[in-house]
Amino acid sequence: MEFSEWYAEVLRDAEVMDVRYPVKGLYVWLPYGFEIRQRVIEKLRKRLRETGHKEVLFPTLIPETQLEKEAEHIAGFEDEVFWVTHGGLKEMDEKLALRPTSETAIYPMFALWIRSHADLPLKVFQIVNTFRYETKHTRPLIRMREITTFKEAHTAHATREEAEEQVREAFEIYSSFFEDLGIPYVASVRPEWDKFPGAEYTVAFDTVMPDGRALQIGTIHMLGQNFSKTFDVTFETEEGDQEYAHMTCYGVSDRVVASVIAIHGDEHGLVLPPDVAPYQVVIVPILKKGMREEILQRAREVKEELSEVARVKLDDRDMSPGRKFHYWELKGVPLRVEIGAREVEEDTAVVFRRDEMERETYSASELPDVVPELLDEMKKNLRERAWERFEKFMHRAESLEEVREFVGDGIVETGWCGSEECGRKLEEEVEGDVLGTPYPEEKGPEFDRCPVCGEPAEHTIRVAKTY
RNA sequence: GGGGCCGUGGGGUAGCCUGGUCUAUCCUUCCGGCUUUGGGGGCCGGAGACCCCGGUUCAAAUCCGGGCGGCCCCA
Repeated sequence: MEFSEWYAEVLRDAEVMDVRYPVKGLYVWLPYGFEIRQRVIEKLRKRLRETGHKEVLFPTLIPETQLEKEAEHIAGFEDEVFWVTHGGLKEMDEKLALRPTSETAIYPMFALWIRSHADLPLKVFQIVNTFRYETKHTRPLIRMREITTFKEAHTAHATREEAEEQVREAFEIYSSFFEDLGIPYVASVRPEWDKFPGAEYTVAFDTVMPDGRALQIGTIHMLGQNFSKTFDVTFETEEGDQEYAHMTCYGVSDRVVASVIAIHGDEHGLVLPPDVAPYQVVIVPILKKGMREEILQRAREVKEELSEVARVKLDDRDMSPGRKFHYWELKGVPLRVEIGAREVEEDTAVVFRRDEMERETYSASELPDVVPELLDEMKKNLRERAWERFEKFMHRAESLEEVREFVGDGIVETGWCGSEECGRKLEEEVEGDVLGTPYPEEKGPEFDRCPVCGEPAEHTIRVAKTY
């Protein structure tokens, strides 16, 4: 089945999102999807807090003059800004933008907050919705006009070195976050022509969707002193001089959830990593005339016991077992415990693993030990499986022909002389996008030549069809 | 940016070309009841739709225009 068709069906049938909201590019989070989202958010929130980031919440609206202060920045976004122009029936004196991103909302406040070197470093984050007037193919969680879960961090530092160090910390935070969710990725320094508007450079994380197209799932921007100069973010040094702060910002969006769904899912539906699954275990009683109460009672006991070690749901709806099996498989619940007459009599339970679609019988008493082990194993298995598939999506190419051959099937690495001209020509020739050069560092010259101009390669460059 | 296709109950559809018994088909879903329960069970009963605005016409799901929404292809 086509990936996009599969994706749409899974979002609907597993009740992640309702796409029927009558505005292009806006969608509704359903309770089940919302819980997954919450758990993903918490994973990142925890990491950010542990590394000294304080959570804040800025307004959604940004005054026009403020948004347009940084010329390069606004040039990168002006085509896609939603404007609020009226208060009731009256046109407003100054238009207000629905934030496409929050730099211009936050940094003027940084300017007020930061007085001296003692106020630095300043590290904040917020989890908010942002708006972009996308003109083409919107897709739930992948390209939306309202990004609902933008987890953005902003930092200010006294020195360039500290800001560089912050970029590395952000890289570590996101790497471990994606690792934790079993999402494979590569990190690349985006080419000059595709960096964040107003940044000195951008590091981006990309994964690959099952259809072979790359998806950007996180970005880190070294802002240098660009924004601090625009918004007058200055501090007094120990020596008593006024200096501009060195800043960074980084963010991940709803696309993380899209990746979890797309990368782990299979032909039966969602396959959720245990950490983010609303239910980790579902108990399906298999009732039999004459033993109904006994079996149900047993199921309740097992639920009690397992609730100590996992999030458990007992499905006692009046439905055939087969139907329930399909229902919970579609929803990606990691483990299913089946309890019927045989299990009651033998004091056992059948445990079904969603990732491998396999059953095994355990004695009832060992369940509380087995379940956490299986959940853990499943988490590892999902990660390994995903990385294996990802490796198959990584290609190496020496010539333009070879790049072209692989470009729809994941990420292609080739040589690059380093010129923008060749980079752009490469994109044109192979009908792909340049993702950039490897980050944190290149392993050395991996390719002899730039396939465009034939000059010696200075870098490894990555190309892919992208979302 | 350019081009094409499409919009009928919650989901998927027939009907549209050739306007009229359309009181709108079938599957699924949902609700109630009985019976079932080891991989999407059966029977009975019930609920639920022509995207919006305008036009043509005696008459519009059907024809025309616009809007909104969705999908696909190319740059």
